[in-house]
Amino acid sequence: MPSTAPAHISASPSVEGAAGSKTLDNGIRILSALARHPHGLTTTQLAHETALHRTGVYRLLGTLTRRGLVTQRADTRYQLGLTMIELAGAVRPDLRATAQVPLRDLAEAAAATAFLSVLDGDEVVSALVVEPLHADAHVAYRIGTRHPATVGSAGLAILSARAAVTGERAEITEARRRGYSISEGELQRGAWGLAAPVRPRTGEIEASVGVVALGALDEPRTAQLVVSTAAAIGNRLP
Amino acid sequence: MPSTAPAHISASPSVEGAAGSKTLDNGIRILSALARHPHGLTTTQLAHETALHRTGVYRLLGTLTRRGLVTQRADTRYQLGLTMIELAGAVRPDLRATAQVPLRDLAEAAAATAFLSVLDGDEVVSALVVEPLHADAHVAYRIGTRHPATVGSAGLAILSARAAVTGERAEITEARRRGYSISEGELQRGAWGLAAPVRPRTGEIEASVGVVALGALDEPRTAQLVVSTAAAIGNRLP
DNA sequence: CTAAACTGGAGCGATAATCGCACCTGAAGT
DNA sequence: ACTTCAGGTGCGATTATCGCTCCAGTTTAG
Repeated sequence: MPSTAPAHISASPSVEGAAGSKTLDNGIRILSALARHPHGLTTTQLAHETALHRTGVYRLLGTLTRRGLVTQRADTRYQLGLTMIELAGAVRPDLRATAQVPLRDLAEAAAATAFLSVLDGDEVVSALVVEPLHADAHVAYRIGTRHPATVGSAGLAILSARAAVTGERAEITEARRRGYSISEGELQRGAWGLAAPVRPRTGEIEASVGVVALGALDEPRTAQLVVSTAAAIGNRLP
Repeated sequence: MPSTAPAHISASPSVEGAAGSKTLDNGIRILSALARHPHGLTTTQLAHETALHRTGVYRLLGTLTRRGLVTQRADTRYQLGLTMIELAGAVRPDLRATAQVPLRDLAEAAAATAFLSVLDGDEVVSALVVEPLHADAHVAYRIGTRHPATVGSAGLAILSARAAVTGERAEITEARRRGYSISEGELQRGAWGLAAPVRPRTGEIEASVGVVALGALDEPRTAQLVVSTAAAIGNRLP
């Protein structure tokens, strides 16, 4: 393992680590910037946001637009295009298809917003969110939300099941015993969450299902619903 | 308007039109290839699929992986990553958030799969799909599905409302009178669909809502449900 | 049990693509 | 009328990319 210094480090004092392909990385930075501003951005605004030059942004936007990843509105703003949804539809279709129906049943039974979250590095991303019918007050938990795995019931449920955490919070060992995790106000003020790990028959644990509500729910009852939903999903996975 | 010939046309006999940035385009081609193969692909397979060289694919994958758009499984296969869902979550969040609840109500009332589709060029993409609870047989209509606007009720509803079609099918003018479109077996054998255009208070019509079922539903009743759902969504849009 | 095939990965030079600048046009806003 | 800000193009210098080669582990095949 000759830990040779990378030969391709350019003279640019990049803030982040060096990425393999600069042009592709610039394109992705544009996409990220647009994701942070759903209302849309102009080329000049994007240039500021990404620290690229306006003309470079313009040309990259051309490619992105031709591929449908970006669309130009009637005015002079660009925003993410529908092809993004198309591509995202191919992310773990098996897991999402399997969880769809059980998740909606869970949302109804618990009368709360139900979610499926997946571990991605040291963060979790909500891959599926289902709100119950006739929800009085709904928790704003958008699909695609990303946050640290150590914050919120969704991430804690996965971490505790993996038991691969070095500095274990009391909550984590406790959760491993119970089979579910609870969080209160960690992600959102006043939000109460309860989640359980999804255990596929083969392979590692990487997902969890749970519910969020604006106040604490009946813990034993909710836990039973969430845990059985997680088991139902896990048993249908490879 | 000096229609000068583009100076940057490379000597490559590209099948499709020239794209602005070659490297970025190659990266997007990798994403598209991965979307077509949700099970994942190896670098060599990707090289074949995208007509790029293996080492180039390898380096682009490095960038994509670092950004989370691609993840590498335990084995040697790559697949689309969760950041894709994160980005897709920022695509027209207003429209999707507005339609979420009415759409689920529609699915329940009609006892059929309900969808929200958006026009993208001359194609439509399903942006939201909701299946009813206790569905006996569900229509496999995945989110992110893309198909020609002239095929299926979703696209026809938008086209007829726009009335910008040159070669108008009888179905289209008919639909404009009725306020909704019907299709039978156009997208899927045995699938019956009914959709109505979503008219925002300002701006162009670009979306439609509807239902799909495996057999024909009660047309008057379903049409009333779909049309009123479309109106409810449109009225809540800017 | 060996050989072939394939994967991740690094080095390197030629080439081609990108970058940054200057410049132009048109639409708004003042 | 003047300024501002948008999209858009041309061009040359630079540099990032490409394609090749080579290497070391792992599977897979024979």
